[in-house]
Amino acid sequence: MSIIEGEVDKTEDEVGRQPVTRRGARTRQALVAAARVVFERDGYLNARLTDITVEAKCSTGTFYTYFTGKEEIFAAVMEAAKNEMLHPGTPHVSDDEEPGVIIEASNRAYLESYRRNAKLMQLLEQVANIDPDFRAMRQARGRTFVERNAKGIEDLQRRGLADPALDPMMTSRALSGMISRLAFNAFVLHEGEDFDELLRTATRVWCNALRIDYPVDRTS
Amino acid sequence: MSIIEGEVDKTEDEVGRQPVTRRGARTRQALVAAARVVFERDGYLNARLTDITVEAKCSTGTFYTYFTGKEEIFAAVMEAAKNEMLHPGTPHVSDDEEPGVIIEASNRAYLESYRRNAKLMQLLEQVANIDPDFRAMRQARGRTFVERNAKGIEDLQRRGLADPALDPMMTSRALSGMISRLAFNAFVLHEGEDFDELLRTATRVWCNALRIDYPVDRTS
Amino acid sequence: MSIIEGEVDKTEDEVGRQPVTRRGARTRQALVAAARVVFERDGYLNARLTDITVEAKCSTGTFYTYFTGKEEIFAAVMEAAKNEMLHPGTPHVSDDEEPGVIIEASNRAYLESYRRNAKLMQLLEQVANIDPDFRAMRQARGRTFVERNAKGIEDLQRRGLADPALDPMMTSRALSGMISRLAFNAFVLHEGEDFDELLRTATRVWCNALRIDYPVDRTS
Amino acid sequence: MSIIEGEVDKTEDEVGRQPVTRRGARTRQALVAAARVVFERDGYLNARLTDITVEAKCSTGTFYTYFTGKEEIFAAVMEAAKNEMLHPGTPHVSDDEEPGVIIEASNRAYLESYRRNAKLMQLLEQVANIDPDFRAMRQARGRTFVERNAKGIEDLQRRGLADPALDPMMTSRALSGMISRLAFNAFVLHEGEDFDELLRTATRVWCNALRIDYPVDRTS
DNA sequence: TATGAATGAGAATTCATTCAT
DNA sequence: AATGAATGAATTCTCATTCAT
Repeated sequence: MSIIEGEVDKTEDEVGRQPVTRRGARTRQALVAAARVVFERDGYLNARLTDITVEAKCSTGTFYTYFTGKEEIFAAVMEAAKNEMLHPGTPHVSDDEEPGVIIEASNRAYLESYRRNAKLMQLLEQVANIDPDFRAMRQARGRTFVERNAKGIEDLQRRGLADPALDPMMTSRALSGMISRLAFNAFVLHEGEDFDELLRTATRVWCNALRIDYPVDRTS
Repeated sequence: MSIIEGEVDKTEDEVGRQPVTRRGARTRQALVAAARVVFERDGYLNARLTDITVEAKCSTGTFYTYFTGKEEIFAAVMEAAKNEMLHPGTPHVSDDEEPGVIIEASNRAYLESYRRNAKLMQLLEQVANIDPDFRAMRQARGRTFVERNAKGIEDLQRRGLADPALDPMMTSRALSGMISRLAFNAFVLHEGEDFDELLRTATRVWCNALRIDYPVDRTS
Repeated sequence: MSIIEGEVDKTEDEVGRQPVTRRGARTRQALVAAARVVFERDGYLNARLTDITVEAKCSTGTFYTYFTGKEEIFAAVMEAAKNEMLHPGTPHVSDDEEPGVIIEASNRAYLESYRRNAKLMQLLEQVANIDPDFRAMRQARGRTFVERNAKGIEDLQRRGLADPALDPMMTSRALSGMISRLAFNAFVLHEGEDFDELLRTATRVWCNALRIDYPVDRTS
Repeated sequence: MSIIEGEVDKTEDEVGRQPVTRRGARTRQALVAAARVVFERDGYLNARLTDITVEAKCSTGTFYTYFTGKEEIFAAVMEAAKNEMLHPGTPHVSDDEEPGVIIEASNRAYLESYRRNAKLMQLLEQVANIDPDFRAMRQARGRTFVERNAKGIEDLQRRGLADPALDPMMTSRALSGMISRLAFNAFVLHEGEDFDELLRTATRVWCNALRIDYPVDRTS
């Protein structure tokens, strides 16, 4: 049972109006790509719709053929990025493996994914703190993540491998929050960016917290 | 040696222009108080300067007598709130106490302070994700907090009470981040708000992580 | 070789954003025309952008589609007026003509042009004394004019028709300045407005100054 | 009879409210001095009343004890500067001197005075192109100057020393304008700043224009 | 579909002037 | 006389959104 990570959201809500013609599809895609560039460059708030259309090499009017506004195209950007963000090369670790090994693999996958998409994560953070809809979206993602990890913890407890005194959900909130915060600090704020050290500490803290035996000498 | 919390910043940078007369001082204070109300009610972005002056019962012009804009008055609000935010009744726990007890006291103090100032913390989060200056400010605060806890961890390691395999700084980043994230989730997002459960889990995870012996039956 | 006047600047620096469609061109032109009306009526400083858009029968926003502000549209007004200001019917006087005749023709052309565009010249004077960019522009125009006349003077000296003791550049500065000042006084300040008297004196002083023989009885 | 220059205005219109006490006199003077500094530094338009009071080290309110606004204090500045501007060391040249000598002396006096007060002259130019009252003032000064020179020219004509075909007033306008324009170009715009060359050419042009015999070899 | 011009509500900001102390 | 806080009218500028072509 994989702890920490996996796909979070399988619904393929196509955001905004879908194009009919092939030409339309190309235009829409250009807009989404342009929006990502602009958002990452200027931030959500500073990004003007015209910046996006300029970057996409189309007119202002065309924008409204596919999207109703900034929020919607931002949602489309996130939607488009979901796949690359959440299939972090999915750790191919056998479930029979030692817990510590699985946890490390999960952490590595998470951190690598975060690092790859740091700009986008920062953006999501920005927008979630501004817009209730995206706050809900982020929370939903987080919840799925937390619940999955809670299940993993519960499982370990059932198998007698983890501290039974811990509340699985709350502990999952704590540890999942810990790893996402570490990632944010490292890859967005550039505070403590040493990847190996990061992974080692994260994994060790996680294992210690659950009272899982984690071989000292093992490093990434 | 107290882990987790304490004053973070003693510098009293007076933000904005300081009034000379008593009357001026009253007006300035009214503005800061009004700004806090408006910011907490409407959020940083939606808050209009006129909302603030209306709330403070003064004219637009007066605003500019003391502040150069929204950013500056926000800084003033944060400055004014600093004291109540960072003296969380400072846990008066003897240093001779067991580590677990100290950690719990620290965590309780932190969480209580966060809960009391949740709206402001949310605001700071919002603004820090938008404005580089406030991002820097938040980071500075965080760093102080992390360093303090890192010292605590190091101390415990030196005394043979904590897992020596952990890097103190990185571990502190992980655990400090964990607690602040838990607080954010609980008091801002209202996810896992049960205070006692929160405190118990946080403290247990913290202790486990450091491999400190923590009495199972002990609860808040 | 024609003294005093001619085209001054052939560069067609398009000022502000150029429209793409015909409709846009019409709007832009309406704005420039309106601006000229408003500037001439109210002066540069009193002219409000809204006055201009009202006069042009378009919205405020439209103004900013084509210009970044008052300065820019003023530059556009000057640019648009350049042609009518600097082709004062270009005196078609044979170069073989007596110097005095050429000078008179040049002076007449200059004064007529100035009179026709007095309001605009006043405006330029106003703005040049306020804004360094326009100061530079006026100076550049003036320099071209002065240099042209300096060449004319040098030519006359070479041909033995003008006082060789005069420094051509400085003399040109003096005489060119004289005529422009006379024009300003006459047509802007309405001091000494008698056109014929103006032309006669200007021409005679110019000729005397260069020690060119100028027939006493000849009048305009 | 001295051509070109002399005092222009003897009226001692005290501008603004006159102080009663000695302390008041000091304050008023400080304000005028400060205003000159600020005007010369920032220009008339950019100068804010508070800049002036700050420079004068007094409060905003005090300003209104002595002046009704920017215009009035500007008038006071000009008034205070009048003396130093118009007694250019008054050329002590005997009236029996050759005309050319007198003219040169007058020109020198004018140019030196202008150079000394260039910043102020620029200011006056600026303001005169903006404010009708100051336009009138500058015109009045100019007129006095022109009339004085016209008398000088007439005198020379009567004595058979100057070209009788010239209209004295118009010629004076031309030549007086010429010298003031040269001075403006040289000392404000820094175009043709060589003082000696300036003086030589101005004087020679002036003499030639009037057909006064002017010794070629004579230089400043 | 695509274009790009037109719109206008809305917010920030300035600074001369007044006035209570 | 001096102070400096308070005032608020006035204007600029932005940009999401609409719409005629």
